[in-house]
Parts: sequence; structure tokens; C-alpha cells
Amino acid sequence: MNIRWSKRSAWLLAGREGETARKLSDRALLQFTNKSGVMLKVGIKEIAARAEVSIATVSHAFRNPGRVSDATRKKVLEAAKALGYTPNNLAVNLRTAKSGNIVAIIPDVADSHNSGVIKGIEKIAHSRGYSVLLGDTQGSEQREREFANMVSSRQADGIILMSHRLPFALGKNLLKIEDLPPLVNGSEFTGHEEFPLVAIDDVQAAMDATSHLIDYGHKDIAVITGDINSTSCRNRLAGFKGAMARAGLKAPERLINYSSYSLEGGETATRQILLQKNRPTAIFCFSDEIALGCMYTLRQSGFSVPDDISVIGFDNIAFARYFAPPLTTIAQPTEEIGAMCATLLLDLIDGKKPEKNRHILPHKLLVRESTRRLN
Amino acid sequence: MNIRWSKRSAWLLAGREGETARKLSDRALLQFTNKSGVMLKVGIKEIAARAEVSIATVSHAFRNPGRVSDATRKKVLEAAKALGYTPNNLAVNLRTAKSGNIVAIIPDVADSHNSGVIKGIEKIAHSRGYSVLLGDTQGSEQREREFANMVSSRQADGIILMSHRLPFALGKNLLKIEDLPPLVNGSEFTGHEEFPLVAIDDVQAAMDATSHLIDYGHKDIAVITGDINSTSCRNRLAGFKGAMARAGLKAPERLINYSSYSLEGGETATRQILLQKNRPTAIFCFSDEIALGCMYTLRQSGFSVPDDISVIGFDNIAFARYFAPPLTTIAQPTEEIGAMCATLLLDLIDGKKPEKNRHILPHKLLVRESTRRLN
DNA sequence: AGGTGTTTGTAAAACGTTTATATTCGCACC
DNA sequence: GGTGCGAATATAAACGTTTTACAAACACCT
Repeated sequence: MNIRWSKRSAWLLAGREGETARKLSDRALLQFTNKSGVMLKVGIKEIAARAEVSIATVSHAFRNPGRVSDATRKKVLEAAKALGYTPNNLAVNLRTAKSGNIVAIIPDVADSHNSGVIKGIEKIAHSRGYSVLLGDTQGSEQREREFANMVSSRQADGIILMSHRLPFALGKNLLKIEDLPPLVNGSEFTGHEEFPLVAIDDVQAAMDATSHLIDYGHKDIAVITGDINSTSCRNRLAGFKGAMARAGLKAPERLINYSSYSLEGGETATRQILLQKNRPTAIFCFSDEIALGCMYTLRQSGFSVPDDISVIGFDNIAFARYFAPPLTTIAQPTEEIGAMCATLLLDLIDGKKPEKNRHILPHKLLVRESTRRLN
Repeated sequence: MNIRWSKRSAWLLAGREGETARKLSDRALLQFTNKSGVMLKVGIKEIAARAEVSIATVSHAFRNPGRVSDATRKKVLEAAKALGYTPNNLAVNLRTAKSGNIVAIIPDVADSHNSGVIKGIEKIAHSRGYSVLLGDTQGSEQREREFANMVSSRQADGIILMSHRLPFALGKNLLKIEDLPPLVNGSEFTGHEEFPLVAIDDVQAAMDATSHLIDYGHKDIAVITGDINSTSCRNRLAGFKGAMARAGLKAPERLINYSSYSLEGGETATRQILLQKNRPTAIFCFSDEIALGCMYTLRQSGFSVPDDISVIGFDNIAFARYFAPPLTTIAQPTEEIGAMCATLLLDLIDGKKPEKNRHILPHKLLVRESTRRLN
């Protein structure tokens, strides 16, 4: 212990000794400098001074107990508490080259399904000490890129990508996973097998939905898709066509309505459908939001669901069972998808590579009252 | 220019000269070290070497053009591009003591109204170069605290708080705004006037909703509240009572059902209402989700909306107009609330104090088909 | 006493920037 | 041919931590 330390510590104590315990603890809660001249900023250095140890010891006491005797550890902890220390994570992050953030790149937070996924992501991330940066892209590729850049610029340690395209260019000679940022693909698939993927089996799910309608005696089945560029949508379409073919039914192009995963999408697509002369007896909507827009339009046009036309949705958003009629739909394990994405990503960041990359979670057909058996 | 620089630069170039332009630009897109022995990490230092200037000059070239001649600036930029430089924001953040993040503390991302607000926040934040950290609290006060701590630990520069309680203790002697973290209150009000507040006039809005029902001839009006601890809810309740009183109507406690802003809340509360012998002719739901749960239960129990019972909601979530029947509700400028919160917060962070703290945004009664005139 | 570990602690060098201050340079001015 | 000045650039000190390498202290054997 050299004189410098002692002096400092004395000065520091002197600056505070007049204060009551209450005041100190108030300060402890708020780490914002005030202009009163009393230096509020407390870092590892100030603690070291007060505890009369070196800053290395202070750091160890926090990060590496066991490297330090119980006695000094206690001293340090007390000093820290008295001074109301909060570590400066900016510094920690720089030093350890970890931001403690992951970025979730999604097309739209306000979408019911997406926000459920996000919720799952956030839960796991938080439980493992990470924070979630919101990357709402509104479908813009440029924004996807911008958010992905956060890992280049070290603001995030990894990416959960709910999009069908990679947010960075990939050179042919750079396909080794070590060269790539930690990324996991949620619900959508970029086509790059080297990244873990969490999704449901959209093809099978769409087949299940379609088969349900077929079982119910429907032959003329229309479809309202989401964004046709997305893999989820393409897969669902493939599943639909597959199921129709297997049943020996036609799935003519005129019954396939290309739309978007939204209420408005469902609304306008349904209008199109009703304009045609041969009306389908059932409509398979690729999302519950579409289904709601669809049922609304049907109702507006004087059709009853399911008496005149059956409607089946996809996702099982929280609202689905409250609709009038309650919506038959394919349930996705929404929150679990998010949770699993986060788990895989954080493992990846920790250097743990999953033994398999393709994680297909179970879906489930929920038959409610928007579909009816034809007689 | 001393020898050290020249040497370094020579070495660096030597290490790269064999590569094609294509390879280099691939690298430029991905900043992740590979193990091949070639040093990929490129910082300000490497640029300085290649451009044969000092690191200070490089920094100025980016951050402070004008401090540097056009010629050298160009040199630096070229070197940066060739090397595929991305600034390490961890370092920038530490040095400048800014994280570039704001944290949005909200009870639940998956709630339709909240996710709309978030979307507004994100838009503004992004346009001003900030990122949004998601603070989903599930209503837990501890989590509110944890997220608020992100500004103490410098991971966030400010807080948007959608809660009625402050996430930190406030000493009596610390009420000066300079000592407090930048925070703006959205939709809810902590009672601390020193923080900007963005909300609608919940009292007036609830009065408008109630008056609408009264205009339609309803006298027995039940209410399903949200979380009664929240200020939005208390204000709406006050507005309801006020409107009833003004009309000379009774608002007995038995008609006030304390619930939560959720589908399930609406469902169970409505069940309670139907149990009573004197049924109300109208139900004022404090959120659209409640209203949907409510209408669902009414339908289940054989009541027709609005023929038997009128229902009015609150929020005007995207779904509201698609419900069956389309929901009469109070529209909130959801996204604008978020946008204004973000604007105020970022201004605050920039040291610009708003001239007024209380920002009341306009609401609007939207009469659709879930309410009916009594004859 | 001397040797050999094992704890416990410290000094100092990072991490990659920004920025205050210093230096250099060219040029105009008397 | 100084002198002074502005512009352009460089040096070096931060920012607040973690971590490596080393030293001191102590304990435990011979």
C-alpha cells in the first residue's frame, strides 16, 4: 500500500463523511453526475481507493471471486456498496469484446405472430444476461443490412433473422462457419444450411390444413398467400398443392391469390375471390390476420362463415379463438420458436455449435368453428 | 511520418497484395477474424498505416471532415474501403460515453397496442441513429428496475417508460432534473412531473366513450377495467364515473369489473357480469382486447352484440374494425405516441429540454357496429 | 535453513477509439 | 529574413475496465 492510495482514500472519505447514510444510499441508486462539485462518478478506481486495494483486486473481487481472499472481497464489496457502484458496461464490453446484445431482425413488430416470437426471444435472452435489440425492417432489405451491421460494428454479438434473405453478401470462399457472424434463422429460411434454423414444417402444416378441408368434403379451395418471396409462404403453397394433388383435386392458378400476411391483404384478396364466377367453398389463409380480413370481407358481402364458405387460418395468434366464428387454424409454437432461436444463438455465441442445425418444431391443427363439413 | 509507420504499412500491404479485388471486397463485408493466420482485424490503426497518416487524422477524416484536407481525407477513405473497415462502436461508445441505445420498458410486447407504440419508437430512433433495446417486463417491477439499470451501467442513454411507477428510488433531495436519467413516460404516468409525458387524455376519452353510450340511451353501463394500478386505467375509470354523474346516472360498484388489459381478462370479467341478475345494456371495455374477449363470451352465452348488449372498446388496434361486429372504440394515435416519446427522449439526451412536459395527443371516438341505439 | 508450492495481491498493458494539445509547414507580411 | 498565423497533421492522454505476468507472502516439507 503506497501513500498515493492512502491519500486518495482519505480525500474521498472526506468528501463524503458529512453525508447521512440515507443520502448515500440515494446516490447509490442513481449514477448520474450532478454539478454540485461533489464528484459522483464512481468506478473501480474509487472503490480501490476506499477499500485500499488495487483496481485489479477490485475487478477480481467481482468477476473472479476465488482469486481473492474472502476478507478483501468483503472489503471491496462493502466499498462498492457504500459508493453505489455500477460497473460501466461500455468499458467492460470494449475490454471483453462482447456487447451482451443480440439483434432480432423481423419484418414487423406489430404483427401478432412476430411479436409472440420476439417475446420468446426476449425471455431467454434476458434469462441468460443478454439484451435484445429490435430490428424492425418493414420488409426493407436495406434495413436488414443495417441491423446485421450491428454485429460488424460490435454492437451486437449475434443475429436472429426472421427473413428469407441473408443480410450480407457471402463470398464463395467464405463459407466456413467460423468466418460468419453468429446467426440463427427463425421461421424463414435463407437457404444457407450453415446457419441453424428454427421453424415448423410449413409444407406438412399446409398439407394438414388442406387435408382438413378436403376431409370436410371441400373440392374448390382457394388460397390466400403471404409474401410469396418468403420461404414460409412458398412451403405452405407447396404443401397445399401437394395435398390437393394427392387427393386428385385441381389447384388451378385462379384459386391462388398472392397477397401479404396482413389484415388488408386478406381483405382485398377475398374481394378478388368473390369477383370470380365459380366461388370456392373454402379458403385457406396463410395467416390468421389474413383469415380475419377474409372473414370480414365475406361477412360484408353477405356470406356466412362457415355456412357458405369455410375459412382456415395459420399461426393461431392469441386472438384466433375469439373471432366470430372461432378460427380453425394451424397452431405454431410461436413463443417456443423465439425461445429456441435465442437458445441456439446464445449457444453459438458461447462457441457451442448445435449437433444439428435444422430444428423443426411441432405444429397442430386446431379445428374450431370457421370450417364446416360439406354434405 | 516515421519509419515505424512505413514499415507497418509495407507489411500490411504485403500481406494482402496477392489477393484479388473480389476477395478483398468480400472481406470488406464481413468483419470476422478467421484463423488462417492472415490478420483480418482492421481498425483505425491499420487504416492509418495504409494511408500513411496518424490515427488521429483517420478519426478526424471520419468524424470531423474539415479538420483534414480533402486530399488526405480521400486517401483515408480509400484505405478504409480497401481494408473493409467498420468502426468498433464499443470503443466509440466508451470514448464518447454514449451507447446509442434507448430502452423501451413495456409490460408486454405481444400486446397489440404496445407493439404499435414500439413500432413508432423504433421508427424515430432508427431515423436518428439510435437503436431500441426491448424491455419486456411482464408487469414485473423487478424487471422494470433491471432495465432501468441499463442506463446506470451505460448500456442505454435513456428510457421510455410505459409504466405507472418509476423504476428507481427517488431521494427527496434529488429532484433536480439534471440528476435524473433521461426518461419519458409513455401512455402511463408515474406522477413525477419532471419527466416528459406523452399520452392521450384518458379521462376525456373515457367520458367520450361513456357519453356515446349514454347518447344511445344506455343507463345501465358496466365497465371492464385494465390493471387498476395503472394510471391510464384509473383515469378512464374517473372519466367513466364523471360522465355518468354528469348525466345523472348511477355507476354502482357492482358494475365496475376490475380486470386486466387482455383477452382473457375480458372473457372472465364478462362471465362475472352475466352472472348478475340485473344485466347492463352496455359494456365499456378499457381495451380492445378486453372487448374482444367480452364479445366472445357474450356470443357464447347467446347474447347478440349490439342487439342485446352494446360493447365499446378502447385503443383501436388494427384488428378492431375487422371484428364481428366491427368494434366501436376510442382510437389512440398509437404509433404517434411511440414516435413522440422517442423524439422527446432523444431531444432530452441531446440536452434539449422540451418547453412543455405534458404532451396530450388527440383521441377519437370511432362509432362502428358494436354499439346500438336503445329505443 | 532451504526448497517448493499455493495463495493473494499488484503493476501495467491492453481494448479501439476520440480529443486536447503540440508540432510542423507553408506563406504572407513588414 | 525573421515573425506571425492558419491550416494540416501528429502525439499522447484519456475512457473504465479485464487480464497477463510477476512478486510477495505464507505454508508445508525435508
